[in-house]
Amino acid sequence: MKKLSNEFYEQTDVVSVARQLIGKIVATHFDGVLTSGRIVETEAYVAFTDRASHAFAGKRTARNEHMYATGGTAYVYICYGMHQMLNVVTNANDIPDAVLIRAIEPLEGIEKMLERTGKKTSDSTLTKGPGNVGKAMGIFKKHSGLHLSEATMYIMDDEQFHLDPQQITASARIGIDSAGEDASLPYRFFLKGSKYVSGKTR
DNA sequence: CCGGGGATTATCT
DNA sequence: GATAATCCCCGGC
Repeated sequence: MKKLSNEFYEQTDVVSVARQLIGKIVATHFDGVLTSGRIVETEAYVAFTDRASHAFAGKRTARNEHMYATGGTAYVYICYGMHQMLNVVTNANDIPDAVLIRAIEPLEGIEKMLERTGKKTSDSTLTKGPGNVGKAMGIFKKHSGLHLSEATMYIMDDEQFHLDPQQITASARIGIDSAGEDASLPYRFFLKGSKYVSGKTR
């Protein structure tokens, strides 16, 4: 397995990157413990024009500063005062495109994920939904700004994992009702049949 | 199985 | 002071 290249992250179509990230492996290596999982659900947030994005109309604050960093940077923010949400920044410097990682299928370090989440058994809720992904992987706002080619947090291409494009479904994004018309854009992607996908699975 | 509401606090107005 | 790219539990079918 190989880490994704800067060229991958710097692609100019964030919606396409969101689709391509399905099936990739995200990993963290914090405090000497490796945890990883396969990405099964993503959402694209498009720079400048997307009312659902924190960077709509070029809004730039201390919170979303890392959205403006170069492709491959992690943008982590806190939602509802308690959930750590992991995003992959794409495109060039100063273009705030980002992909939210909404769900993964846990692979390595499941014991550590159970410890972090306080769950007793590994069921589909362990890494279903963006808040749970951050919690299980040990990701916090302090990790925002790290580049996903670092030793501690990265995304890899699993060449052994072949998926048919037909296995990926597109739908409207979740939890962004206040985004008006943009709420219905088909910018959410998920792996058909995965029990780890949050929300509607069709 | 499904819908409603509370939790909890960083962030922005 | 209001809001939020969510989650969990509970009660009612």
